[in-house]
Amino acid sequence: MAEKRTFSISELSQEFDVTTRSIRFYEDQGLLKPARRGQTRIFSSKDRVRLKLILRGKRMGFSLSETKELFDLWDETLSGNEKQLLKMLEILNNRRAHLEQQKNDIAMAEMEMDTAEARCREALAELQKTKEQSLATNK
Amino acid sequence: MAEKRTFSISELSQEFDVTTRSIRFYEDQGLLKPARRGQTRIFSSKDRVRLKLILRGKRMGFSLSETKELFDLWDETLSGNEKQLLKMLEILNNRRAHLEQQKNDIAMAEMEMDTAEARCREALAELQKTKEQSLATNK
DNA sequence: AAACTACTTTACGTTTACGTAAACTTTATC
DNA sequence: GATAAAGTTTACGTAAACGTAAAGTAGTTT
Repeated sequence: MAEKRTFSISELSQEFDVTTRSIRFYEDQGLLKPARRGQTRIFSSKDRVRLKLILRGKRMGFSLSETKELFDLWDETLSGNEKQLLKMLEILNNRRAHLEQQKNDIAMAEMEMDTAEARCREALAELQKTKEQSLATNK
Repeated sequence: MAEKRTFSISELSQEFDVTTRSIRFYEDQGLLKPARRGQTRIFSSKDRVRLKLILRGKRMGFSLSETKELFDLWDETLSGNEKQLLKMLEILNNRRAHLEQQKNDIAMAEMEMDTAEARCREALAELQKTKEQSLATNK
């Protein structure tokens, strides 16, 4: 059931719009562990998923080492002793708190953008009015 | 109507939990423009708001220069000629797209965390069962 | 076989966002 | 008026996340 497709470095590079340099760097930092055929890297679907997670993490403000921590922890968790599992649940809760904060930030930002946009439109409307007036006057 | 309170650097530092070093750095980069009494910085409510925006921006993955761009643009917009206003509206739209992306990312992350948590709890339940069994057997 | 293409390693360079230390001034307190 | 507390400038240091150049390899096309 686990997809068996593999990917070259440039395929992934294009699909996700990151440089090959970055991908190699992620491997260097232990976030990806592609197989090898000789020298060349062979990426599995799992690697692909992880890359996707890395990039999303970045967009969400997580550092590479934070993401790595999560990966490592998840791998350990799979070999599940109780302590690991509990620690994982704790980390998950921390992340949820982080997400709540972000949602809050987004909501605030949206409100501010609404009022900013409203002010812009008001100002534009004002400009229109004065334009029409000066046209009427200069007739 | 505009609040007239002022703030010292350490007040802001404590309120928002940033170092004074960071605040001075933000000024250096042109994001804050506190008044001076002699040498010492005097921050207005406007500065305070901007600091808040800077920090929120950071949490949302904006760089300082991106935030500065927005500040500068907003200042120009206030002196409103039509071009500036339109450009501002455009930038606001870009930001909205960015926010949509982030909301998407958050939603995905939440789903994945849900399934991750579920798996943890299942694993824990399994461990409990085997514990009880071994207790019953060793009776 | 020559050339092209995709991939590799090694390694130094760069930008952002501060940390940290040193040496100085100003203001408040005893 | 000494001394501590808070503020200042100047300047070098640092970690993260790559960019970029150099030089080599492996397979493929012409």
